[in-house]
Amino acid sequence: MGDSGGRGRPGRPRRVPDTGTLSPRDQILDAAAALFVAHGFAGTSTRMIAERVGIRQASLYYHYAGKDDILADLLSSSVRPSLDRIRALEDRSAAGGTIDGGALLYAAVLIDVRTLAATSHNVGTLYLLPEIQHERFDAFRAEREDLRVTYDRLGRAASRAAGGATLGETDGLLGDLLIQLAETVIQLRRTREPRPEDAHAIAGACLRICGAESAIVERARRGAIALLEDALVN
Amino acid sequence: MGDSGGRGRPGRPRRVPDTGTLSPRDQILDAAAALFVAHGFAGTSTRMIAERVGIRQASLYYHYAGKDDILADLLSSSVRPSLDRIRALEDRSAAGGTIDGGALLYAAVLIDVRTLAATSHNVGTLYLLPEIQHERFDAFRAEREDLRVTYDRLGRAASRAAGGATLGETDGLLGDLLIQLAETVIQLRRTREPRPEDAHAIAGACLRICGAESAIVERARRGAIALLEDALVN
DNA sequence: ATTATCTATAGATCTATAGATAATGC
DNA sequence: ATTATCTATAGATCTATAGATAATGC
Repeated sequence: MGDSGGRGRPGRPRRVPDTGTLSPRDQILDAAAALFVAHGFAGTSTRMIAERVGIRQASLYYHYAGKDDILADLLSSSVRPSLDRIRALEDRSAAGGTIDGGALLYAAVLIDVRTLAATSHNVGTLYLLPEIQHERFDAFRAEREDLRVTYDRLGRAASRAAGGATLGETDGLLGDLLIQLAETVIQLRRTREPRPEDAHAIAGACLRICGAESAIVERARRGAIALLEDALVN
Repeated sequence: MGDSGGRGRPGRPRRVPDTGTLSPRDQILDAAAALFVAHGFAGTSTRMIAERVGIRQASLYYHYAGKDDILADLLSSSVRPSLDRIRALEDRSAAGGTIDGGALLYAAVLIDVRTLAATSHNVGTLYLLPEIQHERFDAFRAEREDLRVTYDRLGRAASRAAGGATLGETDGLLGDLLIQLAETVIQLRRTREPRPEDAHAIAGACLRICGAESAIVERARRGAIALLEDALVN
């Protein structure tokens, strides 16, 4: 997916020639991401997006039927990658015999935090836009709910591994707390560049709210690193 | 502040008579809060606000110079109350001899979570609007930064009380994590009504990421309840 | 006279569509 | 001929101001 319309295809040339290497669609996505993050969805006009891309406002409609299709496209490529990688990790470790539940959660958080830390324009902030509450985007919200449920499951397993229920376990609250902690990195990016140790600090915090003490957190950390290296190889 | 223009004052009557008890300004704030939360700032028009209040769009400008003054007003009455109560608690317990650092943090989180849980229309979501990043609202962001610094200080104290540094303590990250955890209640309110035990679960999670183990969390819980009851009396 | 509303509207957007045009590819 | 852009614009907003008006208070 992505760069399918190559450079140099037919079509009337732009007034300001296209230098970059991205497909027009990807140029639009990138411009829109930066603007939606800075000004919100409703606060970003199609003209602003077009100007940033270097085309005329009306030309957007050749690529997208409307502004919300652009947002939908951005959202659909945001949660999915983390979720897939975490699920793959879960499956693999289930297949390869029992694994430390703490290590699995720790690894999942590392994946999620690093993904969020690496997105261009801090695209994770889009999760916070009020517009995504509306029906038009419930496909996205369903994916996010998937992630929450996954976190809840991993958190319970880690909690068991750490030895005992620690939260009142009022329904899915643990999932909410874990996803919320992982997303601290989104807020962090608003004030400074995240560092590698931030991901570990956050993952450690996640283990702790599952009731793990220092020694268990440290074991989970080592286990997670091994898991992730293993994932790279296979 | 608030209801200063009473009912029954002069002025041309509204087309649809004003039944409620709130001042016009408070009616506007309430309507705007609900709409900003649902549709965002840019996604809410002055006409929508006026319609909800039951006045004409232009009549808003008798009370507010512009749309962003309404948002500024809403924001200024949102962080301040929590922050003041937490600071007061801190001062009082500093004056009244040494107190369990964990209990203080636990109490602060309870205050913050309960305040957020009680706001009408889940006004805490306004913190998430992209517009507040802009200069116009840096008074608000400064208050929020105050809260973060306060959490960081309380968190470090709790961490010391719990016996030892647990996070890498990469600068102010602990403050970010704690404020983020407290604000889980904002997300929670999007799906269900918060329950009293949610505040305790969140406060407990905050203690845990400061390195507290179950016994210390439990002690902090009891201490916090005593502190808050004490605050009611004095 | 004072106040809080109203009506009316100017001027600036903004989204989306229609239709023209400047390239390449065959 | 096909494609990706362009120009032009309709129609629907939206914010904010000007000035009128319907109450109460003195």
